[in-house]
Amino acid sequence: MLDIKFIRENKDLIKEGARKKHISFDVDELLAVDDKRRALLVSIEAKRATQNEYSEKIIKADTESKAKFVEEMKELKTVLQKEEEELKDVMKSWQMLMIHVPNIPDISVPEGESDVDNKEIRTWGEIPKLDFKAKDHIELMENLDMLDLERGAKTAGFRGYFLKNDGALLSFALWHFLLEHFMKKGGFTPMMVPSLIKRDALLGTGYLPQGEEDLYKTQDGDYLAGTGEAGAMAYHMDETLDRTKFPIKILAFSPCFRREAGSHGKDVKGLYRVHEFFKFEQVVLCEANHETSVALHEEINRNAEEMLEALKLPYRVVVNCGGDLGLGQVKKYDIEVWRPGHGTYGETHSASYFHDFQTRRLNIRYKDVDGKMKFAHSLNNTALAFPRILISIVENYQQADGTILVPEVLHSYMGKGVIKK
RNA sequence: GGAGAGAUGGAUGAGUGGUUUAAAUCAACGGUUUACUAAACCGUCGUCCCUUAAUUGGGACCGUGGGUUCAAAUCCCACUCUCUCCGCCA
Repeated sequence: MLDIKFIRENKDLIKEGARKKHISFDVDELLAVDDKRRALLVSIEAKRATQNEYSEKIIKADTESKAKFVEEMKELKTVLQKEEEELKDVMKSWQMLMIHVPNIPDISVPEGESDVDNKEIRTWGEIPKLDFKAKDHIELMENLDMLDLERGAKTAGFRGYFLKNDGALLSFALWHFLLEHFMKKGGFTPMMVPSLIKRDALLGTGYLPQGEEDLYKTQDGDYLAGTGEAGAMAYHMDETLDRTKFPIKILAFSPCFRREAGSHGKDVKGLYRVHEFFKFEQVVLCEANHETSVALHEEINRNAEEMLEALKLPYRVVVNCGGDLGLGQVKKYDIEVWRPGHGTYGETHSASYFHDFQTRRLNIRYKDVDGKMKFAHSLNNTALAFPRILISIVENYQQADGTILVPEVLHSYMGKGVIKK
């Protein structure tokens, strides 16, 4: 959500932002509703002032004028009530429009319609040249009894999976490694956050109302979050934060659930796109300052790159184009890791910053040096997502004989250097 | 699942229909005094919205949402959350 005053004064910026994001939004309609809202507000508040004035008069008046005043106030009340009803309706459409106002993308965001227009900004590592035909992760993992998709489908349905033996151990090894890496780095509060959460948390982070289709919902009206970001951000909902504690960095672990509505027929095989997975997510809150947001955005993206470099996985970073940005995102980097079995890069990380778009919705504020209340800035990035990251590991570390080498940094956690039958 | 109690500003806590524009105390901040510190004294001390040249004027907010009334923190209804006890339970 953006500040209505800002929207009023920067109508053209909003229009231009929506165009760049390929989101259709009618600013003029919002401003017309806002004019109505303000006019009603002024009128209602003037009537309430009169009411307050008469309230005092009535106490002091004699019986005769008292009856007269009460009569006058009865009349005023009918008009007031009518206007209040009207305002209620206006507020409904006002709020509906307000949560659909897209945040303005950064100048450095490239033009484009979808992910094919994203721009590569750097690559790291060498794409391995194998002297044998690369297998994909499904074949590799099933051969080594690390993965069971058939029983996954039997038990959990479409996109279901079991990780077993070294598949499970490799995941746990990665969790350990990641935790140790981030704790050594310092500054992050490790958290296990709820995935079964209330609507407010998802509305506040910007996943609702647009993402309704992609979310699982319970019979109690709660939702299953698609990312730990929602729970981690909602942690500070309706709070006034201590500015001296900034930046607040959270390393959130949670199960994640996605219906993948609209992705039917896409990545239908294997572990790339599943309904249920686990993710470590970096979530950051900082002071309301563009430069600070930008610096932290680079930092949390770098954190993810460090993990991949430690695992010696070739990757590239792309800056997402306007059409591939969410409603609230100002700028986004995706990290994509090489997958020899597919011969392509596959997205594993997504780092974005929002300015105060999320914190305004979640009401997360702090008192500035000069005593003014401000909405904090927020950012987030994947730390590591499972089982998706396993794809790149097993495919990059595969050997001609079908065995898989264990990345060196994981040896101590796995208790072995090679996965074989 | 059952029974009961409760929710007021940063904290404690008064307030059961109209001089409450939410008392008081503590904390915090500024000042006076002091060689310094403390004490004492004086002052400031919420958030949001509309409006204004303005720190101008007005309005809203006592868990949330409705209702009654000329007038609601106060009365009525629903809900949420917290606490205590019982039951069930990884």
